[in-house]
Amino acid sequence: METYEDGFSGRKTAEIVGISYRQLDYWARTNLVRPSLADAQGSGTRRRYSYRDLLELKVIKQLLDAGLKLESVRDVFAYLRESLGEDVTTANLVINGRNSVVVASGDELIDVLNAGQGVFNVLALGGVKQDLDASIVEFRPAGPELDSVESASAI
Amino acid sequence: METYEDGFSGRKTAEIVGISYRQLDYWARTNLVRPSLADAQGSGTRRRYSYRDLLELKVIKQLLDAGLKLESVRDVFAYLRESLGEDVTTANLVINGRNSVVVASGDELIDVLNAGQGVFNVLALGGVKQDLDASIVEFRPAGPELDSVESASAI
DNA sequence: CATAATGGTCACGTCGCGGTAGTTTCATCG
DNA sequence: CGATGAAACTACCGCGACGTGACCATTATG
Repeated sequence: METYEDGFSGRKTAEIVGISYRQLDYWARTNLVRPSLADAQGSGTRRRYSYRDLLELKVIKQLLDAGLKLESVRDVFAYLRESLGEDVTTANLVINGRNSVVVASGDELIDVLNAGQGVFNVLALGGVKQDLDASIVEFRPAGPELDSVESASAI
Repeated sequence: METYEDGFSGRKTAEIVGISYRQLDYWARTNLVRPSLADAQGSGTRRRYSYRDLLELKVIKQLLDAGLKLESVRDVFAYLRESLGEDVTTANLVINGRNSVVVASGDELIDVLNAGQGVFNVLALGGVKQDLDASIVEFRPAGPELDSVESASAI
């Protein structure tokens, strides 16, 4: 019985998140998202990505799909990593132009939008988690393990 | 007395908008924003940008500053050009991931944000116009012509 | 031990510019 | 009215970021 306690392989991760394997590899080598369970130690070794890694990767993919530059995403994640993890279901990610990153929730969002100048990028993290969980189920290899996603998503 | 009825030169435009001349040139060549008063006809000829051109350029700059890819900006402007022009002061520009572009106003914005999935890029157009007008005054060459901005901003 | 997976490396292509030299035009001056 | 210099645009080269594909090296695993 295969749960995801030991994480996800590179290929699998790319498939679930919806990016190319080369992208995942490139991001790992350029230090954007490293597999937190097991990093590569040379040719032939295997990377193992945690559920939280997948969550980050999915956020990144959403931001890229929204048209953000990878460079900006790198900046964002310098700040985001601390804030992410709590309230992933309810929080909104608000990116204000240069380097500022705010995580608001609910109506707070509207105040922020009304107050500030420039462009805001708004991402509902709840949707990201839903997408991710759905993809994990969808790309499950064989027999339906009913608790696999739940156990994996225990951050 | 120099009004801006005959538009702005390339250098001046770049200065006012706050971008490099190379960027402006590149954007003109690659068909993102062409000077609508007079396009270049060969080496030595002059481009003349209208006030509306500056407005578009300023919007582009804001989007780039927010971390958007130039490629996405191109997609946006394919749709935006029709909608831009009315209600520049009150409208909000909402960019939803791939190719969808919506111009909402006021509280409509909140509904849109609550409804949809993914990332939204929100830009208040009023702020852009204010910035632009201020920059035009700031970079005025010599004597203060009080009505120059007003006459120019008559779209 | 055999072999399928996986990471490493290199070459290649595109995008978005920056730098610089060349060319044309415009304004001005003699 | 022709020369002259500044201003503006074009052409061309190059660079870094972001991948992609192919192929090789190595390892996990049955």
